[in-house]
Amino acid sequence: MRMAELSAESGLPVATIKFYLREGLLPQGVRTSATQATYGDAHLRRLRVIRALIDAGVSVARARKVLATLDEPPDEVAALLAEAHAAVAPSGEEDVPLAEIEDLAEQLGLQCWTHRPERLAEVARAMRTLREAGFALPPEVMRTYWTSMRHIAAAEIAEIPVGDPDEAVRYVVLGTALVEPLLLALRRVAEQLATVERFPPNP
Amino acid sequence: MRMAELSAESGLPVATIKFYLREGLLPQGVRTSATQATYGDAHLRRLRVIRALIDAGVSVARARKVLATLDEPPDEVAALLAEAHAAVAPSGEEDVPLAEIEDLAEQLGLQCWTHRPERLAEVARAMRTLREAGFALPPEVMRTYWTSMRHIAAAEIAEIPVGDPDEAVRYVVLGTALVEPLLLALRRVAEQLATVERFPPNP
DNA sequence: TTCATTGGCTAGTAGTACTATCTAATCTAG
DNA sequence: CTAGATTAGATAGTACTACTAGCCAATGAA
Repeated sequence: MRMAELSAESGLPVATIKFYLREGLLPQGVRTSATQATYGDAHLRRLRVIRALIDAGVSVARARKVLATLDEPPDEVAALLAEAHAAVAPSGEEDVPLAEIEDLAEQLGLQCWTHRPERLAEVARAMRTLREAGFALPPEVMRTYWTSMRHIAAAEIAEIPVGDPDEAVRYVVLGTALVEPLLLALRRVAEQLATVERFPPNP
Repeated sequence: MRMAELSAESGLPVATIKFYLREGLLPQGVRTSATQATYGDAHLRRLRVIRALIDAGVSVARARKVLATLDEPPDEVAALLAEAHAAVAPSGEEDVPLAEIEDLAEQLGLQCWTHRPERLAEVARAMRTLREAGFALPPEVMRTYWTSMRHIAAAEIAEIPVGDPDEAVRYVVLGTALVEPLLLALRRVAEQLATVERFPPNP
């Protein structure tokens, strides 16, 4: 496939594809001469992944990290997940006091949180933001959040395909980045449903 | 409170506060003369909410809508929630074919989805993005997403305070916008936990 | 041979969230 | 009552992001 074709197939302007090439999101094609290269199906698939990431709100810089993880995955699943998380998660600038993290770990019933506190720190930051806005999160709701997320995580991790490592990497990395908008959208639908149940509309 | 004080108390530069004033995120202070105005605690609290929204990833334009909902809430809870959702949700440009939405509604077991299809369309878009990236979401996982989100929504809606309308508005509007990062962060912690359970690290 | 295509380069654009400066009016302290 | 500080309001500038557009020389296909 040549550039014009790749552009037509993917629906993206040539200039944009060149941009992704420059930014290292899309690997170079196979050079056939000084001013010519060909691209394969892998490039087309990659472009679709790039668009999916960017449409999902991932920045170009983070998308590059996600794709790097996809290309050179660590062999331990936990490390793979951690890399995917680090690539997608917002990296908070100010750090969270240890005491706050310890409190949180206790609240969630975690013992061995010490080996990777970044994700927990992110939870703490989100809760601080809530507090600073003057929003009191009912403890009951917080408990539901946590148990629901444990359910979700259990289901997700249980479905990691074990046969094909490539498939597993894809599942973990894309599942991390692309499922977030889906979950939030489902929450909104569920909230509207629960609302009309609790507060039936006037006739 | 004068501008300098408001700036000191909130920790925000004067220029930034003036920007929020211009953008209509922060209401004007009480004018005492042609070049002087005073601000109250309400302004300080509002600034905290603005920062929380913006830190949570809400754009200035969307924050303005959220705050407008906070200031002039509709009296029906369902309408309030819908406005809050519309303010924070990504508004997809391309629309989703009706057939796709109908399929989805059936899959989720919804009957009366017709009166407000926007949120459902958002779910459909998220799923399409997933599909286009070549990510096959296991049906079992999708089911878990949905049941978990219904649990979450039930807990959230059940805790809407009924006594004080102001508190209810605050709870719904801020809960919509500010809880999202918390949920995603909790999911990441839960995923790491589930992973070390299913794939114990090598010794 | 002739003309369209392309890689590689550089520069420009639109949008977002501030940030800085200026002016003239006012307020405050001495 | 005056000198210096403060401030509203306006305008312009900045840094960053995600493209977008143009050019040029080398190539490839007719």
